[in-house]
Amino acid sequence: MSNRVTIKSIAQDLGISHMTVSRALSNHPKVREDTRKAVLQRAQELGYVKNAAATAMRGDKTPIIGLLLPNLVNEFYARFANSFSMCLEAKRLQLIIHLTNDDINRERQSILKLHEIQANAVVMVPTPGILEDERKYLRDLRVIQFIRKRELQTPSVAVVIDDAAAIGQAVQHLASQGHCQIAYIGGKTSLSSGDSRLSAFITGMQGVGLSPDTNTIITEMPSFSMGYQSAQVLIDNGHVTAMICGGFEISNGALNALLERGMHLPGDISFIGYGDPSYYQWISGGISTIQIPVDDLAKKTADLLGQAPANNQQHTAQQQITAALVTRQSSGAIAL
Amino acid sequence: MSNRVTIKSIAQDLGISHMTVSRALSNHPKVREDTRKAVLQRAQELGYVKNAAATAMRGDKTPIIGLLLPNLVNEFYARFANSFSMCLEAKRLQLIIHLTNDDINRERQSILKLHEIQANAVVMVPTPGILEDERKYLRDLRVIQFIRKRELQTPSVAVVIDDAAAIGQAVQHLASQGHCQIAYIGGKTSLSSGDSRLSAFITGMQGVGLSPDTNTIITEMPSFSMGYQSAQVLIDNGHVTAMICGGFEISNGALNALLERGMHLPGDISFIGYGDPSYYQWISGGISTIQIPVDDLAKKTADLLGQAPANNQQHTAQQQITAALVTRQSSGAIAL
DNA sequence: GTGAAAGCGCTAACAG
DNA sequence: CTGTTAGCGCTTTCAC
Repeated sequence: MSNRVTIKSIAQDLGISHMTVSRALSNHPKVREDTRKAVLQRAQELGYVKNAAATAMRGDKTPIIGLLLPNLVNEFYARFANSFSMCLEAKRLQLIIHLTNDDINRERQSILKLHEIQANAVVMVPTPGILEDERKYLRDLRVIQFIRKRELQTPSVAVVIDDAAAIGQAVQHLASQGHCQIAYIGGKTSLSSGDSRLSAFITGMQGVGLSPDTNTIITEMPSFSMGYQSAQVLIDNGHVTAMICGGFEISNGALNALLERGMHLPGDISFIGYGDPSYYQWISGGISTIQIPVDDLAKKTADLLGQAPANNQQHTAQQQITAALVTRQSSGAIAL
Repeated sequence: MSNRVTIKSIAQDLGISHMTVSRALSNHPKVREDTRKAVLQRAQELGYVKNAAATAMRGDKTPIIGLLLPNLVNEFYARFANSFSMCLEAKRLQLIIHLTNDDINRERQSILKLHEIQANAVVMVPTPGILEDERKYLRDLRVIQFIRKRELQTPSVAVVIDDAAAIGQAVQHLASQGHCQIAYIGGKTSLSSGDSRLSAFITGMQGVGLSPDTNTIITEMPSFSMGYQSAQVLIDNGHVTAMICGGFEISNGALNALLERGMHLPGDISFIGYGDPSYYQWISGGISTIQIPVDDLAKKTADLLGQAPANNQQHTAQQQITAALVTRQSSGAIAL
């Protein structure tokens, strides 16, 4: 269309070969200084920008990193994207975000798209489910999983949260205040994260001499509305005095249900959430929660991008980020 | 590197010309049915994905839309990105997000990057400031501004918020409860948004017979910390009974300052924020605020992408989104 | 219906 | 130090 400035047009303009221009622009040593200067100046004047497509076509890596998230509405994901984007910028990489809504078909579509533009790598929260033809789509695409981890046929790295200790502490903390009816809402156990968090909860309960009650443990596809509904069910069934959430969306959903009913925390029920959105400190005098250091997570993830995927690494190598329990008002003792 | 599947490799595999493969894959009419079927199946089997770089190099538009936001930490921007991403997906476009942190140099860098990859268009919250060589960087790039509007030398469309009425109502609402010391914190007036919101505030004050007090009006580069500090200054100076914020970040910052001091809203001071993060309803019995329909904003913005940039349009055409005042507890009457 | 050639912008490899 | 050639994957144009 409009006459883009290319190395050829600059070359013609200067009456030299386009190769010389190319070399000058890419700091090749074998260019006479004045030639280089002339080229650089003319390029500057004309507003030359290198065509990434041409570079990509030669097989070079694209400066694009794909990020697949369930959504950006949850503050945890938004903060991750924010931090991650900053890390990438330092590495001169560009971030493409696709929202999966935890739907595997959308995940598939997104990966296909990223493939088309030859994304350098994809960082993803894997959606629940299995893709038959996944291997085909993931080929030639570096994959970093985070939060959750799915078995892939492609070698991949995972950055996961080590929250077992924090969840155990949450149970202990509640038990020490006299709670013995502690409910748990978490992701379905077919998710790696759902599985490990539930285990941590159960282990924690047993550790303080409480027997986990299957009636007050709910694990389903994690989402805001799942948390919302589960919390209502638990309350309606009565006799639950405390509640621990094992998921970002779940936590917000459950909290919403409680607040919407005008419940007082911890007056009516003790609550420990998951993730630490900025506003948890301002609600109900402070919401206790399991806090994930999102900036660390982003940084560690970004650092993995720098490394070449070692062939001798585990089929699925893991990085851990440690979560911590933050206690505020919402997890106090219940009124009798 | 690894053997990507291309039309040529498929062609060779099938013993036909790559042109036939190309035609078959792009639904060209002049291909024998069985040929097409064979090609389609083989492509399917091998996991062929079209190379976007090759397409782009031929001058076709890239399916990439750039989005330049100050950050993703503010829930408003995160929600916009979320909605916008969903709209784009429906149009089979991909979203690249760059965070500017309201720094014009980062904006410049981002646009350059988007240029390199031949982004189809860029949607941006323009940062404060002016770029001398902006024209050069924006050439060949469709621009949609939103929230704020900068005069560009390139024709561009803007989607802005019509919040004058809502701000006027906010003043009225406070005045009707007996407030006469109403402070205002907003963006600097060199920003189009800062300018228009301040005007609306002043007009509103005059409308209810109050004279705006320059000591209780603060306009600066908008940010969380600016809102945070400004609120503290206003409180320390005393005699302010109500506060209106004119910006997303400012609102959160100011609110944080108030809550951190343990102030009661509206007991100690009446407060009306800007934007409506999900949690405003849960804090202090509900934070009154000026609400912007973010989904509408995203949708309207995405719709603009479909339209070819009409040449006969205004140099900077405008779309308006109307804001509304939402009153909750925080804007009640002050205790005397 | 199908194929061969050319060219988008760039750089590696080989001439000078 | 500089220039020429070739080819990345694709589609448009022109043959057959």
